[in-house]
Amino acid sequence: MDLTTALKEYFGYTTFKPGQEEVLQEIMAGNNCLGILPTGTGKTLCYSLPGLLRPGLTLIVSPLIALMEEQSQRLNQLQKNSAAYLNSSLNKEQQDYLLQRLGRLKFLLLSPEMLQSPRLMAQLTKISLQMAVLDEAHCLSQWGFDFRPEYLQVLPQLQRLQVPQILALTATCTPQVAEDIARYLFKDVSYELVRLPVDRPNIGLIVKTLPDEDARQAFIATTLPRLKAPGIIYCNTRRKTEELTATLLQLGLKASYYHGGLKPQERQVLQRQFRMGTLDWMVATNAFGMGINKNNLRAVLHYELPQSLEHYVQEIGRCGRDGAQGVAILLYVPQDERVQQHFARERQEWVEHLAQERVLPEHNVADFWQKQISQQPTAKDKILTLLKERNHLQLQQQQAMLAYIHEEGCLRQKIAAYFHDPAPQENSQCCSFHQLAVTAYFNEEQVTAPPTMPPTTWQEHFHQLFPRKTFS
DNA sequence: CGTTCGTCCATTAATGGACGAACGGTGCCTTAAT
Repeated sequence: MDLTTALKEYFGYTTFKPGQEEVLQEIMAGNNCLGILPTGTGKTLCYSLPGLLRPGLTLIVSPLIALMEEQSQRLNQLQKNSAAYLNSSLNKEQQDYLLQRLGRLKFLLLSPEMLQSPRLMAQLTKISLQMAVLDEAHCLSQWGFDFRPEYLQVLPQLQRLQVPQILALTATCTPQVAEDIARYLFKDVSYELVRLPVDRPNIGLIVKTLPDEDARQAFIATTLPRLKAPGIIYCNTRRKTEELTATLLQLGLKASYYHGGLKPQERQVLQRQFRMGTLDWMVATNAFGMGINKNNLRAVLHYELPQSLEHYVQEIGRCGRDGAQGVAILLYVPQDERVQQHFARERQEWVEHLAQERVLPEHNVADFWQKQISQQPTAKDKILTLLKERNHLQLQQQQAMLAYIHEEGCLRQKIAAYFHDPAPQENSQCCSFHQLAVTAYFNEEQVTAPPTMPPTTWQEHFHQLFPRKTFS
């Protein structure tokens, strides 16, 4: 079966979206590949088609266990009983059962951490593997060094398994990050790069610098009730998401907050409420967004300065996946950068501790590097240099984000330049530098009366919205 | 770096302010001992 026939057979489409065919051709030719395709391009297709057409198991390394179940369901819709996931949500019996029948699967989803499991590795060496896929590959660069170091062990494990082919997929990444991914995933082997520009013409870009927090609150109070929903509002701290949600509820909006402090069950409820349209606004830290399956987002707001342009573009990319108009609004108040500076300082501190061989209690990542050094003492200087370089890189990325806010010029052009993309075409809904105003994204019907608020506190309102006692 | 929270001490008793400490994001995985 050739690719076009298979496309019709499994997906019912007759043509590929831009980028898909290029990636597929590289994969079918047996090459390693790094595919950078904007959100909504259908990255799943890039590995599911070859996975089905060729013999052997495809390993899919995925960052979040919350996404695995849905992803495996989608694969199983293409071919019954072809896919499964292995993670800590399965009990020991389920895991054992799965490990025994790996040979009958076409797709196995797992986390980078799970790939370290000796039990799993022992089973995988017994069966035929055709390919490994690193989904959301930017996570390797973003998290690998100071948050989830097992990302850096993905390649060594795949080499031990003698996986013949590796495909990495992500939506946005700068040439620098692409090099980073390649350095840790395609070390000593060749790979092909398939790369589409990150520009999304249907997303208007607006930056608003405000003098202080009061002005920011005022902007939210006057703008948000009229802005087309649904949308996400990103904040830099958990506390802020909760406070801002209270404000939105007082404005009579259907909103909730989402951050890493919530229980998995609560997160699941909120994800569903947002997807179904019960909630219009999700006020979240950067914990929210990866893998959300919602095409009709009309707005992505950044209440505060994001930590990098990479993060920013990734987050606004969730807007307007259906192709209709959407808007990205970034609010900036001087000194917003201090939270990022705090995290940067914290990172520097643990690296310095590591250099002096002092123990940092209960610090996962420092433990990881300490173990690396004790196993291979000659590598100590190299590792320390590497980590210091990372910190430096992160500071540079923060600077680039500040430059985006402060420097004059077309925002769309600035993003394109940062990602080394060709200059985007002229666009009537371009950016705030080109006089694009927030009012262009207001609902048509005038909001006449101020929203009526039932005589309750916001907490009571919240519980009405979520009858289950998930937020006590 | 800035905000918040708790403690302490002052006054003419139940507040208030001064001061220092703590906190601030992202997620896999926990195979032990009662």
